[in-house]
Amino acid sequence: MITIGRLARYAGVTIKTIRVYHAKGLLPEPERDSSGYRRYTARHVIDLIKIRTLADAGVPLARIRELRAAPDADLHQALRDVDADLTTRIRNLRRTQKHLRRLAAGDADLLPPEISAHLDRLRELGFSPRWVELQADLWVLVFATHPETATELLHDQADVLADPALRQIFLDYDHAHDLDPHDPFIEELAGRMADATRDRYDVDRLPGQDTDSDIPALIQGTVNASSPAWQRLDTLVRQQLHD
Amino acid sequence: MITIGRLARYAGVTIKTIRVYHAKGLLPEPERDSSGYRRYTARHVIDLIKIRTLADAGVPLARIRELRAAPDADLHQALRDVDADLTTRIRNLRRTQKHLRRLAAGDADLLPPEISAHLDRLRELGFSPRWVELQADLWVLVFATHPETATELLHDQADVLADPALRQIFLDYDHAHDLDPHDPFIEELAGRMADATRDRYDVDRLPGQDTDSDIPALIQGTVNASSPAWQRLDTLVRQQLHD
DNA sequence: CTGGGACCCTGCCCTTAGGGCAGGGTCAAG
DNA sequence: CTTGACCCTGCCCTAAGGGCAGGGTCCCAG
Repeated sequence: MITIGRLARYAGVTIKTIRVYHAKGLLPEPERDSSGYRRYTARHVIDLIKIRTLADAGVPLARIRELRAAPDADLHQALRDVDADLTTRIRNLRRTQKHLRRLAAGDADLLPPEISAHLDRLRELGFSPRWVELQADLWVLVFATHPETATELLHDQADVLADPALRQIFLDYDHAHDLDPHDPFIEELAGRMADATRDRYDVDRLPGQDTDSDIPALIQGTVNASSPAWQRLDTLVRQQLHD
Repeated sequence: MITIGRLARYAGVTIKTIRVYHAKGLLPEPERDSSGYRRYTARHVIDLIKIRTLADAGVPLARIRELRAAPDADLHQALRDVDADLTTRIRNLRRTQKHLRRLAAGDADLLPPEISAHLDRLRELGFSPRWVELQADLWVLVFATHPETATELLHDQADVLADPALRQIFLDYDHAHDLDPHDPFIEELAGRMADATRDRYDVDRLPGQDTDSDIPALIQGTVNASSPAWQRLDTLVRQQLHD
C-alpha cells in the first residue's frame, strides 16, 4: 500500500495533482491508514496512468470523469474524437512553427515568398530601406486583411515596376519623403502620378477599391503620416483625379 | 482607421483578447475617436499578428511583452528557444497520441508490444479472461513503476510458461480462484509452488525483490484481495518458503 | 529518547488567458 | 424613431493546478 508521494512519482505527476483529481471525483479516494495518510493500491496506479494519458491529450478533467462512467461505445467514439483533435493540434503547431521561423528570418518573411521576392526586387531597384520597410508593412496588412485579392494586387504592382517610367514615379515618390511640402517637384510628380493612374486604370475602379474595405485608406493614412510632403502629394493627386 | 471589431476579425482573435493585450501592455492603446471608440492603424494590425504568432507558439504574454522591448539578439535567441520548445511539444503530443491509440485498442495494449504478446500467449494457453486481465494490470504496474527491471521479469515469466510443469502450476493457480480456501487442492498446489520457487530461484533473491520497492507486496495484496483461496495460497507458500 | 529531515494533512489564496454579463452609450439604415 | 450591430467599463468566473501556512507523522542517527 503506497503513499501519495510514491504514487505521484510513479505516475510522473505532483502530489497536488492527485489531490485535485480526488477533489474532482476523477480518482476515487483511497483508504486512510491509522494516521490519516492516504494508502493507494495497484488499481489507483493504473487508473491514474489512464487519466494522465487522456489529460496529456488535452481532454478536460470534467470530460474524463464523464468518460469513466460512460458506456464503452461512447468512450471509443470519444477516443476517436480526441485522436482527431490531437492530429489537428499537431498540424497547427507545425504551422505556427513555420510562421515563427519566418518571423525569426526577418519581418518581411512573415509574408509569402512572392512578397519577399518583391521586396528584394525593390531593394535592387534602388528604393530606400525606409521605403522597402514601409512596403513590407503595407503588404503584411494587405495579405492579413484581404488574402484573396492580395496576390492579384501584388502582380499588378510588379507589372508597374517593370515599366521604367512608372518605376521612376515610385522612385521619385520615395525620394519626395524628405522634401519640403511646397517644393515644386511635388506638384510635378503629382501630375505624373495622376496621368499614369488615369492611363492604367479605370478611374472609378482603382485597384483594391472594389472591396468595401477601409484598408486602402488606412494604408494611405499611415503613409501620409510619415511625411508632410507625402501628405501633400496624396492631396494633390486626389484633387486631379476627381476633377 | 479601423475599429476594434474589424481589427479582431482581421487578426482572427476576439475583441476581448485585444483589450486584454492593452491591459497587459502588449499592444499600445490607440487613439480614441470623438465617441471614445478605439481607432487602430496598420501598425496595430501588424503588431497584433506578430503577438499572436508568439502566443500561438505558447509564449506567455508576459514574456512577449518583455521581448517587445528586448534587443534584437535576445529576441532571436528567444525565438530559437521557442522553436525548440515547439519541436519537443510536437513530439510529446505525438507520443501521447500513440498512448491514446493503445488505450483505444484495449487496456492491455497500453503496455509495450512485448507485453501484449505475452498476454495473447496466456489466452492461448487456456488462462481465464480474469487471469489475463489481472496479469495485464499487474504488468501495467510493474512497467509503470520499475521500467528498468520489468523487461527482465517478463522474460523470466515467459521462460516459466515454457515449462509444462510450471505452466500447470499457474493454470492451477488461476483455477484455484473459485475454490473453497480449505479445499485440499490448495495445500497441494502450495506445496508445488514452494518447491518450484525453491528450485528456480535463490530463496533470498526472489525476482523483483532486489529493489526496495513495495510493488510486489502491493501486487500480491491486490491479487489476494480478489479471492480467499488465493489469499490462503499466498499464506501457505510464504510459510513453506520461510521454514 | 531526542532531534531532524522527509513525509503527510487541510485550508486558503494566486495564476493565465480570456469568457461572459450587466449597464450604458453610439452608429447607420429603414 | 426604432432596431440591430457596435462599442465602452467594470466585474466576476473558469481550469488545472502552484504555493504557502500551520500542524501532525515517521523513521533514523546521535
